[in-house]
Amino acid sequence: MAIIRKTKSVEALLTLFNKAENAMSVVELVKQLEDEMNKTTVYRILERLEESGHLHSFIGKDGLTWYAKCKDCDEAHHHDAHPHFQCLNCGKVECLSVDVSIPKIPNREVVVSHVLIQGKCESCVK
Amino acid sequence: MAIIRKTKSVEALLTLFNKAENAMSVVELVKQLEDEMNKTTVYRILERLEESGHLHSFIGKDGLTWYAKCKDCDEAHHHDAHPHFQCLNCGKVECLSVDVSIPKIPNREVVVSHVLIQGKCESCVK
DNA sequence: TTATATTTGCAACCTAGTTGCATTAATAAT
DNA sequence: ATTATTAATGCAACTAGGTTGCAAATATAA
Repeated sequence: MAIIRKTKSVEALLTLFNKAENAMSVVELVKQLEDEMNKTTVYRILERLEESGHLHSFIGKDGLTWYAKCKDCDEAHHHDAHPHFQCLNCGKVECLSVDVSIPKIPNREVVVSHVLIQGKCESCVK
Repeated sequence: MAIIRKTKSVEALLTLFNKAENAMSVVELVKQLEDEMNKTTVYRILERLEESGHLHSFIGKDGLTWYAKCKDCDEAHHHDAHPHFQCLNCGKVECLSVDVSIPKIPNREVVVSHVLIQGKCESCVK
């Protein structure tokens, strides 16, 4: 099920992601949008936006799901091999436009790889 | 809180991990040990075994917590920079003894990095 | 063997995420 | 425009992984 209809709720989500510099956790999104839409709706729209290539998701170290806007991706090709950086101090999560090279693994077929780096972000390292 | 006392439950967990070739999810462990011990106990022992350096944990793509035996780690040094491989076909999760080099990221301090690779494992790729 | 401190079991709880279904709203057809 | 069709939403109830407080049990030290 891809994104088909442009509803107020969809627009609201997209606006948020256009403004946002960093990735956002679903928990955060649900809280931030609780006056505008139902929690279930948030989950469902995020799902659709991911399938249509507008967003990509990943699981943080805390086990929560995070979403970020796809920068170098379109409907056809999804380059989500970039690592995600989670600040241990302020909690911020960002997409890094660095390439992590995953080594070829003998006798195995690699489909996707997820790299999550934790540490101190630019603001917190000072 | 590190591991202090060698109880039956602790032995049971350690035995499982010594036999196991692959990583095990907590869900799996709880189910497998439900006749021997309480779910809470499983969680608490795993916690202690991780703090004491016997096991390391990571979050799978499904959001579940997985544990595996530390091979090249001791109490003092924890080398968990190795990637984890999750088979999309059979679900098996294994530790790979390959080194993934995380690039230096400008103005950021890297503390830990988690690499999760998904694809087809040796048995399923055939 | 007794004292002390850690472990365990249990039940209740927390919360992220899901599901079914009736209602509403967006697009397509007339 | 109006109606028909189909997707999107809200709501409430639910699932499941993980946590917590506390009393009872068990391992180690004395």
